[in-house]
Parts: sequence; structure tokens; C-alpha cells
Amino acid sequence: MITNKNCVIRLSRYKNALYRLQSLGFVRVFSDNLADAIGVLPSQVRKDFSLFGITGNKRGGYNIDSLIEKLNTILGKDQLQKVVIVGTGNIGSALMKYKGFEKEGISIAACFDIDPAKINRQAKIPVLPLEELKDFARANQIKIGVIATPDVAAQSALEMMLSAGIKGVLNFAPLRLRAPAEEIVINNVNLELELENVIYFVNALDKTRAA
Amino acid sequence: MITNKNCVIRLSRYKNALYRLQSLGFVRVFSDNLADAIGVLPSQVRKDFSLFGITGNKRGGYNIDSLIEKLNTILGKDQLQKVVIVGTGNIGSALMKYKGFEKEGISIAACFDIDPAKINRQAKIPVLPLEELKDFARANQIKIGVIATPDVAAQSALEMMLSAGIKGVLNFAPLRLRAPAEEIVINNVNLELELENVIYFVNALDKTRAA
DNA sequence: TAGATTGTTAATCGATTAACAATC
DNA sequence: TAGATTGTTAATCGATTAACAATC
Repeated sequence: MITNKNCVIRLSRYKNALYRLQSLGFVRVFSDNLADAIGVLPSQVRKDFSLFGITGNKRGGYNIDSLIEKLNTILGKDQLQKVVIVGTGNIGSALMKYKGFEKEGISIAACFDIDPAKINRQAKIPVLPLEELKDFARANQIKIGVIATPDVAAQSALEMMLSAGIKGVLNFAPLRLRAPAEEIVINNVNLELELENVIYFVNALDKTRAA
Repeated sequence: MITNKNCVIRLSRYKNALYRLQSLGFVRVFSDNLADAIGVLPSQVRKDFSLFGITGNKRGGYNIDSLIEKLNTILGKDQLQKVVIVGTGNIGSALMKYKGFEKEGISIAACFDIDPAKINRQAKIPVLPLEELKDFARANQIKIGVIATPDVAAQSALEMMLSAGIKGVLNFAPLRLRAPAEEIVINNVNLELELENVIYFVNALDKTRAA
């Protein structure tokens, strides 16, 4: 098992670049082209592939179709991934409507909220009471959940997910969730932090120029 | 100038942890406590502080109030940061309504869209035609922009921001933007990719267990 | 064949961790 | 003072980059 997160992220980027090349009619690709497309060095591309046992042809590069297929298998995109979202505030409902996931073979099976006013069983993506999360996730074999609740509700949302058999979480609440690492994969997206980071580097750049 | 992104992200996390400790009534903190709060080692905390010239007291640790102040200065939070958002689709409008930014001293000055139907000059956060971005950003000295447009519009949004004097961009469009690195800081948030990453590690964990 | 590209090994680089002298 | 904690230097670790033999 590869535990380097950056490496897995690069695989996703290669895959995206390959789809673009494919739609332009290309059939083969060299490590050189892929490297340029995602902004790394050619040896990084070959190293990444080597780590996952992906091989090409010396002199002939890689066949785009079969490369896409291999990457999709590695990334679990050979099967539809069903996810649930807990929290239907701003972030939650934006994710619910977001077209990007469907395009990537990710289907939002349902959303959950604690507020009875938000419940809507008839919607294309139903919004259900939080109490039903456990039964729903088990019945539909959901393994992936998104936490888009207010901060204070995030930890308990995680615990409900754990008890519902969910194995992976994308967390948008800006705090550190506590869970046994062997039991669940947590990936945090902290929007304030990302913006703060931009602000820092802009200021730092400014100071460098002034100096 | 510190160019290690991870280090800057940790500073933000320290700051958040410190606010929590402060609200619990604590006055001083040790590298040990901070390390535990954000999940790193104590020597990492001291190393990070040392990189930014932050010092404490041997035996006495760090004073929380003054530590928060120092971190806020470094992170540019001693002044209100005004940002603009281009694109008022799902992501854009979620960000517009998101409470997390205001809490962090980040104010959304305006949003911009190419669709005339979206324009709303009377709203608390006005939605303006894209053509007005340049004048607005210059008049209001906006340095930070968020790209939340469809993929195909992202590169041109970036170029308009560049010409408007914007120096830092948080990009939600899932593609690589091209720009001269010396002129602009770009931070990408790719939601599909983050979710794909969770899916990969869940599958990988599954395989490890099965084996 | 000659030339180009892979796959892998070795070298480099940078970030994290450990260790410990200084000192409150 | 004795004990605990910092600040910094050195050691380790892991990821990226370079180099090059194999070969299509």
C-alpha cells in the first residue's frame, strides 16, 4: 500500500491530463508530456508509475487508453462511489448541487441534517433526518461520508459515521477530529486556512519586493 | 521569507488552538500542549516558532495572548483582508454566504459573474458584471481573489485578476492555471481530488485488511 | 542500426525528529 | 538549587531529482 498522499494526488492529476489528451485525439504519451501537463519532472512521473507497477514501452511511451484504465482502477474509479453528506448548510448544499462529482463517478446517495425543516425525502438527492444515517449507510453500503456541519456538530457527526460503518471522511469543519486512525481515513479541507495561506504568501511576496 | 507551505498552515492551526485555550482561561502554553492540540511533535512547534523568530520563556513556555498576536501579525490578520469572488455558481455562492471567513477577518467585498441575470448591486455583498472587476479591484485595493467559475472560464478569470492587480488567488476550478509565478500566488482547492484521495485510501486499507 | 525513452538505482534535497546545552 | 522547558544544532527520514543501463 502506498501511503504517500502527494503521490496519489498526482495520479489523479495524470488521469485528468490524460482525458484531455485523449479528447484531443492523442493515442500515446511520454513521461515528458505528462510531466509538463501537471507541472512536475518526467522522472517523477516514471517514479510514480513504477511505484504502482505501471509500465510503458521503452521508446514508445504509454498508451493513453490503457493508462487511463490502470489509473482508474488504482483510484477506485472502476466502480461508482456512493457518498453521504452530513450537514446541509452553505457548504453541504453547494456540494449537493456540485456537478463535478457526478462527472467523476461519485454519486451523492443522500444528505442528512438534524433540522426537521431541512428534511426532504422526495428530492432527487433526499435530505434525511440524522438519526437515519446509520441504517441508510448500512443498507446502501456507503463507505464514504462528507462532514459539512457547523464546528460543534462535527465530532458527533464523525462518531455517527464510524458507527454506521463509514471508512473514509472528507471533513470541511475547521477543527481536528479525533478518531482511531486504523478505523477511518480523514481528509480535511479547511477553506479559511487555504485562504489564509494565500494571504500570507501575498504579504510575504510584498515584503520581499519592498526590501 | 518562509516558503514552506506546511509550516504556514501549521501556524494557522496553532493560532486556532490558542484561541480555544484562551477561551478556556489559559494564560500560558508549552510546546507540548500545542503539539498535542494539532497533532505534531513538540520539537516541530519550537522549530516552526524559531523559523519565524517567535520566542518563549525557558521553563515558562509561551504567553498565549502575545503568541496569538505574533501569529496574527505573521499571517496578515492584523488587518481586514478584502477578497473578491469570480463566479456565483454553487461553490461561489456557498463561499459568499459562508460564515467562516468573516470570523477570520476576511471580508468578501464583491462577487462577479458574466451572467447578467446574476447581477445584484443592492445585495449586502454585491454581484457585479465581470467587466467591472478591474476597476473595482483597483478602486478598493483588492489583492486576493477566489476563482469559482466553470472550468473553461477559469483561465480567463485569472488573467482578468492579474490585470486588475490581484496578487493571490484561491482556485476551485479543477485544472492547472498558467501564470508567471513571480506575479501571482495560486492555491488550488480541488474537491473531486480530495474526495478521490479519501476513496483511494479507504480501498487501499480494505485491501490491506483482506490480505 | 541509431536514437529516444523507459525503469530503476543512486544522489540530492528538504522537512521532520531527536538530542542537548542553555537557562529560567 | 533542582527540575523543566526552550532554542538550536545534528541526525534521521522520506520524497524528489538525476543519472544511466536496458531496450524498443
